[in-house]
Amino acid sequence: MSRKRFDTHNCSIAGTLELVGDWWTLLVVREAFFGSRTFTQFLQNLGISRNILTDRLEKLVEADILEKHYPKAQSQRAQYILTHKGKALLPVLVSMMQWGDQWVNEAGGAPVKLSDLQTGEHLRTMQVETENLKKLDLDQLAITPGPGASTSTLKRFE
Amino acid sequence: MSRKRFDTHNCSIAGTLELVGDWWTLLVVREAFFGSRTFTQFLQNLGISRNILTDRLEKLVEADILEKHYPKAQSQRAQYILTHKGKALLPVLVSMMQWGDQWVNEAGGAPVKLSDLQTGEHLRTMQVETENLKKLDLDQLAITPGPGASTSTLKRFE
DNA sequence: ATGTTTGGTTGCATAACGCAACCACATATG
DNA sequence: CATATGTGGTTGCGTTATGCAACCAAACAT
Repeated sequence: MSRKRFDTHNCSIAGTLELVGDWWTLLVVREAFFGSRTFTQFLQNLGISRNILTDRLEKLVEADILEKHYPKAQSQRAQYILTHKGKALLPVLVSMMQWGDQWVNEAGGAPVKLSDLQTGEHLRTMQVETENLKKLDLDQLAITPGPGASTSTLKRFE
Repeated sequence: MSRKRFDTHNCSIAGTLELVGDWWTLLVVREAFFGSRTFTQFLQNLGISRNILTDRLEKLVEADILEKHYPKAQSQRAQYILTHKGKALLPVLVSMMQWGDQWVNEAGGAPVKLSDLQTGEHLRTMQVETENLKKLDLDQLAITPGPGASTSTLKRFE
């Protein structure tokens, strides 16, 4: 049996995972954020198998998260560059990094630190909040159907 | 060959993915956020296979993201409840949901809407920013080794 | 007492992954 | 020019993960 698809779930989390939820995929995106561009750079920085990397790069290009560029016209040496859609994954990766810093790597401290390139200020911890900056925990959240809700989603959350 | 482990990467994103990066795992956590507690609730709301759900619930309990409770002492009918560590995944799921709303479900609109239970205010879009609320894009970010950096991480980012 | 729900386990078929070997093309070196 | 090295893959093979259906014991409902 083939792997089950997530894009039928009427849920944006499932839709996101359908694109980047594969094993290795988000780490390839992380590498792109860290500056990798060529096949060999991804290969060495990740320790991934070549065929898997080929597959993931292809799928990320197809998903419009990476773009395949050929810097020299006559050469087939490609570079993989983040698209606008790909760069928009930054909050996902940073919130994962902050969760990992706090709950996985608590002992040794954060392996990587992010800060403002200009001022050196460190990052604010990402949190769920209203536009008035009121922080919301899970039990303060109302979960209701949105404009794109299916009938089953409606039935569940109304 | 067995699946390659991510927890050797000296990266908190990889460490996070080692715990929740499996196929289905983050959707199980989403269901816990949406209120599912029993095996059958997860089963019906996700459309997941029973053996896979058994495996994921076990691993999430082992990772201290879910806790297995037995409401009635003499019964073995369990409930799976989010721990503090599990609830801390909220920013990860919300940033994924917002990315999916914007880039995957753009046409139909968001399937699910989150808001402040008390005031009804809707959520702020999650973004990477300094403590002064200055929004940072990828090219404004300095990526440097943290206190837990390995020698290879040091070499890469110094 | 009987049937139904719950929370699983087991077996089997298919898909995904990891590793090594191979290959064509491009570039560097002598 | 000849040879070596680097790049960006593809292919084959063995192992692991996933999906589905069937089965099952304990708990609960009638």
